[in-house]
Amino acid sequence: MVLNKSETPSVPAATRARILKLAGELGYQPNHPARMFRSARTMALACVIPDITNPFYPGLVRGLQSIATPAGYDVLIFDTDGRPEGEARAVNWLLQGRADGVVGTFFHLRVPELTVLAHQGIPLVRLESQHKSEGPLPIDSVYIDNAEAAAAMTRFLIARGHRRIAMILAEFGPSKRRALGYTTVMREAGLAPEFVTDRAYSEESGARAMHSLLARKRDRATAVFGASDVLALGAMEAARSAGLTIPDDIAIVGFDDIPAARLLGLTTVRQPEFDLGTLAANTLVSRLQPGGMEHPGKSHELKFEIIKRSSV
Amino acid sequence: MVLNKSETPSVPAATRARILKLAGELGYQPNHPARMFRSARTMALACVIPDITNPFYPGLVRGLQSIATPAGYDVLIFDTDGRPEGEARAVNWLLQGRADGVVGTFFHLRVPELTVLAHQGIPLVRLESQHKSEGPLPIDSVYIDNAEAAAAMTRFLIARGHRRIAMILAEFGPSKRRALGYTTVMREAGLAPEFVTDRAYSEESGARAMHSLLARKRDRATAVFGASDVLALGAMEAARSAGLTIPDDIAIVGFDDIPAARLLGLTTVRQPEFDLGTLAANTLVSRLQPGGMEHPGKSHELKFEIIKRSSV
DNA sequence: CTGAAAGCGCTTACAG
DNA sequence: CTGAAAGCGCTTACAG
Repeated sequence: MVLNKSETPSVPAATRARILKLAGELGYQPNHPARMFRSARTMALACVIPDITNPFYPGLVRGLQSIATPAGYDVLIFDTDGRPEGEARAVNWLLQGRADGVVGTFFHLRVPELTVLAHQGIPLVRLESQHKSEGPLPIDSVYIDNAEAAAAMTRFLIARGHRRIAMILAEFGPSKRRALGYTTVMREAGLAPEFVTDRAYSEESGARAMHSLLARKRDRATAVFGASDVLALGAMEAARSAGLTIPDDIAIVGFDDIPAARLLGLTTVRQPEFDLGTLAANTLVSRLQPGGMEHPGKSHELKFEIIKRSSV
Repeated sequence: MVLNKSETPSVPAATRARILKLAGELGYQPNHPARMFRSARTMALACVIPDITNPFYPGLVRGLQSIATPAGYDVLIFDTDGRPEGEARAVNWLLQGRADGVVGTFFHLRVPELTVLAHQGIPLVRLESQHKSEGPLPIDSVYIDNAEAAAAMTRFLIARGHRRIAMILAEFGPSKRRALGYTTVMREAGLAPEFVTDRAYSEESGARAMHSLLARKRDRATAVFGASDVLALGAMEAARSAGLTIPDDIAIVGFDDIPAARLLGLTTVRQPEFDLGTLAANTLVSRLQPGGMEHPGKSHELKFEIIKRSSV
């Protein structure tokens, strides 16, 4: 009791001091696994993401840590590679009691597959691309309005005089909502949306998509919207190696505002990844307080920002 | 026994099948914390690094995971911010039994402070910048020869005709060995080394150091060697915003080969961070096998590579 | 070949 | 105010 609590009303100060002194002399360290076991708390939060080498995620992890560490929680990283098997493995792993709560990006699993976590008493905060319906289960979400952000970016390109604007997408994840915002604005402006979809959120996918856009000699796009910065940077490289100058021959924009975007002058949508991390961690920490699992799931929105740089 | 082992000589196949069938029907999941507690194994490896948002580290983490996950180990991330207090907190945390083994970058703590881990039976693999003496304790290291790599890069700049070459350093960590290689080659060539040291491995530090280099109007350096890519990229930005063209007005090189280096055409030293991660994880996994703590500490060298791009 | 028992190091409810 | 006891869910050595 003395070792675990900063105040112990039933233990007199003298006894308390004697215990602390002895513990110090003996170099006593409480055994963490035993505490975890006995208290049925791992004191770990899991961060389930597609790939830590995608520069969007390290900032999110720092945001998580900044709240988790002072609250006594460790942070575990689980990479899914954005694949259904990886996501299923993550859920299984969580069901073994590896973490007390999860922050996760799930491209494939839907609420039905994720409710098992709630049933096991493991709160989940999803990183989402839109507002999610708020159910009775302890499944929360944090998001920026991806459709509205993509719409704002598309409006910006149109305002700059672009008419032939193409979009590069990946198969899964937030591409869908981002494409929706783009399509809506293009239609409203009487313009024809044009998509190239490749497999992943990787530079190779972005470069490959750009190549196929550049192959169309007639009515070639004057601006290209990458559904993520990594896609946009791949597209930039492909455009440059095809001898094009950015933004004179072709404008390129992205989504995320990863650190490299600033260095390369990429116009993009800023997602506040650190703040998404702190918000997600705070949500989990309060869920893990007594009674915290009872209130219904909430969907928290954060604001995006259009960052204008030299690529347009 | 049946659930934990793929072969159970003393249990007949029929009994084995009956057990597995029932476990499946009941949806039995072994309680991970209880196993950890009873077996005194956390089945977690800690990765103690300055900062996960430094793009060098996510690749290392993936290397770790690629070995740790199939071997049944989780990976915990602990950020020290490269500060002495952060490193001390990491050691304390490890002494509570949070992980079975550690891969770590320690800028400040030396062997005396780290032996406590070995005494508690926690093997450590250090990410180092040079060969380390091999003692009896289970403390291993992995490294590329930082001094030789910096020497090779300096020779390359001299071969390209540069004579006034300055180096940008950070206060702690691998800057020292990198500076040593640079200094040795400069002296051998009869050239005067010139250093600017700033606080951290950050773009701000790199930009600040570049500003102070550019302030010297007489005999200004024609080439700048950043002790890390992040420093070099900060220097590139500062040079560009001062109106200089790279490489015509000033050449810039770095160290690490982070993903952004390729995108920005930065000539740099490639460190095989994924391979450093797999090597470190394999070393830990074999240390954690029965008897693995007995053999003496080893220092493993991996090869660097000079990557020539447009910044020179 | 299979069942019953002990014990890992804590936390917490209880007895005195 | 403080000591002794129970029990968390496993693993492992032992009995039968």
